[in-house]
Amino acid sequence: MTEPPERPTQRDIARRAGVSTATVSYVLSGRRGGAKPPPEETRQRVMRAVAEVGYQVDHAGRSLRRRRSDLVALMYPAPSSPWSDRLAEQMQEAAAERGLGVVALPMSDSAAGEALLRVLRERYVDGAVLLPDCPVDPDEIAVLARQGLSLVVFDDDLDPDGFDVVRQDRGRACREAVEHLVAAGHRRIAYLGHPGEDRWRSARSVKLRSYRQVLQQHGIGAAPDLVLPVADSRPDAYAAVRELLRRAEPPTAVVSATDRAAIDAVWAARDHGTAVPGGLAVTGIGNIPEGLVIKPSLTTVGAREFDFSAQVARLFERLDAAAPLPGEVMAARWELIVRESA
Amino acid sequence: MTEPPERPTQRDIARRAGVSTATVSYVLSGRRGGAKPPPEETRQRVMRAVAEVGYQVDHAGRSLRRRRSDLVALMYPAPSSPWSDRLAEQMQEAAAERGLGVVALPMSDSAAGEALLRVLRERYVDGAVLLPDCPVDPDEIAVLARQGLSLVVFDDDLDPDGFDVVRQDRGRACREAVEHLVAAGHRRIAYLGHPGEDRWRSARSVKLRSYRQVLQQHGIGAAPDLVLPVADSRPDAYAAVRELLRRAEPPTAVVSATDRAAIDAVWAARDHGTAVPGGLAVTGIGNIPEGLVIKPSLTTVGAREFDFSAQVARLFERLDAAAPLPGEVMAARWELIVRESA
DNA sequence: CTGAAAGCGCTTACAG
DNA sequence: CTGAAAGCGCTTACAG
Repeated sequence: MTEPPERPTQRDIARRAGVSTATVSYVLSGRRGGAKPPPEETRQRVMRAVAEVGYQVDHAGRSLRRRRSDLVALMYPAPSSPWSDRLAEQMQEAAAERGLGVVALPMSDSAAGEALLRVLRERYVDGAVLLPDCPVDPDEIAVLARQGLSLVVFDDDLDPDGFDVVRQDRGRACREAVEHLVAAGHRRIAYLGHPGEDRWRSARSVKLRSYRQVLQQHGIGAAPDLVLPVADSRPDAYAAVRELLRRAEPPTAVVSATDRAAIDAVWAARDHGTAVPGGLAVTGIGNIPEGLVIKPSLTTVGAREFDFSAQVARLFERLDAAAPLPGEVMAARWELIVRESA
Repeated sequence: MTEPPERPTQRDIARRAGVSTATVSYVLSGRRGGAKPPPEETRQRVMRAVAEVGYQVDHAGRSLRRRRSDLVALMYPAPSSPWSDRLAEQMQEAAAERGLGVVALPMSDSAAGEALLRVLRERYVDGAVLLPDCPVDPDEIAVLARQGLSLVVFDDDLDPDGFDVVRQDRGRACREAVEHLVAAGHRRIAYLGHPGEDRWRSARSVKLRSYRQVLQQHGIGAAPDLVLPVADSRPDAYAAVRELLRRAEPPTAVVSATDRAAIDAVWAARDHGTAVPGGLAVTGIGNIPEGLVIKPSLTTVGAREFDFSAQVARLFERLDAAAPLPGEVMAARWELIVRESA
């Protein structure tokens, strides 16, 4: 027989230590308004009881009373990337200094993604950073902020409104990349995109739109058979580029919505005997560290600094603020980073 | 002036709709014991009030009363991988069907990792899956399970004890990989490991120990300068292998603790003009999908099926169980997967 | 210095 | 069919 699981409460500790629950709470939290903390002898008795029964504070009780969860979230579009990993790490370091926890919310496009919004709506967390391309309704963001959730949102369209907005200017940077290819004389330019990208709301499909826009400006018809939804799968990207190169009229350049797929494009070209950039120019989007490793190194678009400390600091500033802070615009501009592959 | 953020409560809704908070709760939860739900007219009034003020249930209140958080966690060692992403996705799908949420807890090795344990200890979540190599004290796992947390733990050493254990038998599989290289005649075998791996508790350092053990069994002295802590960084792995190949006596084979670093070893060899596997045999550990894409395809060690549905199903079975379930052992064996690179 | 008591927002057995 | 009331575990202003 497994005995029914029992979590001891502060009442159990109080009984055991012969004190009130108030004293238990004071000892455990180390808080006591302005007053002096309980004397050492009492403290010892309480701590002994805590150790004996293995007491752990109950989050639900504490957070109901304190009106805060001491937890922050990082929401990002799945799959994870070196950038989301890096941000998670920096958030954890800053949070740990304050005794807070961090949870990651990888959003997939399915109904399951919608379920994750509950974590913000129902106040499992006190604040969150939203990386670009999370499928979240902008109106909802403002509502969440108005209800007191601390929010730092990466978005190029949204205006701050009780939450902070980090501008990356991704559209300009992506267009620069395509311009770079056109300026080099390329006319048959393929695009490796996210599956379903052309059905996404405007801000999320910025990469595909940038591609189309620049081609159109230069009077280059965007051949539909050069747009392939393979950027989220390395095997698919590799296979797609091999297929492109076997065509009668292969493209001379590729823009990929992800650096990962761009790297596979480089390998596909190499394995096909096509020189990069001579036979096929390749540009990625995202600037992941791996792009520096390959030969030729990857031309891409993204932030230069692998660092989110300003944004993380701002989140905690917002969390610490006594009164709600007005929304602020921060810059973390994407740039065209020309290396060897294009 | 930003007005102080206010979240409406069920009392506000009740007042507005002219009903009791009990009725509000019944309408919102759709529950009513065995009894009939409130009539349509009442329901409408409540729902209108909910919409008007943008009411969202408060997690702390609900979970304190219900004694459950309706949230489960996935804990895994940072950085994320295709496997952790896949598991997160499968957990989210299964959780969404039940109206539960999923949070990811990427554990880094720092103090920040320790802070994440609070999420389990203080009952932010009802259950969790722990992927291998999370730096969590085994004793603590049993304590958490005894307090009613539903736990499915990937571990080759731990015995089930109120939680389920998934056995991968990673040691055997890793030794097979090294044996495979020795059998092919290799004697100078380098190892790309995790930084700090030789200071980890036994179960976590299984890869390094497997490498050393097999070499020793065959009387091959493991040269310390062939063990490099670069497996978690693609740029570092690439640079390290280039350096290895420039040595007077370069290794003829490489075992990497991660497939990612193994793939970079392959590129480093190619870029150095060394044939793989002819000049340098390369074996990874982990079996990520990318290993199928490269040329030559990657010989590695890992689970064959990119699927966690059995483990996810077990977690939810445990969550749904009326009485605590005894611990069970599940198998998800790692295997040596011989492809082209070794 | 310590404890009794109120109350955070919710759910639910129970009385009416 | 509906509502008053208790109580989940905690914290904290307040009285003693």
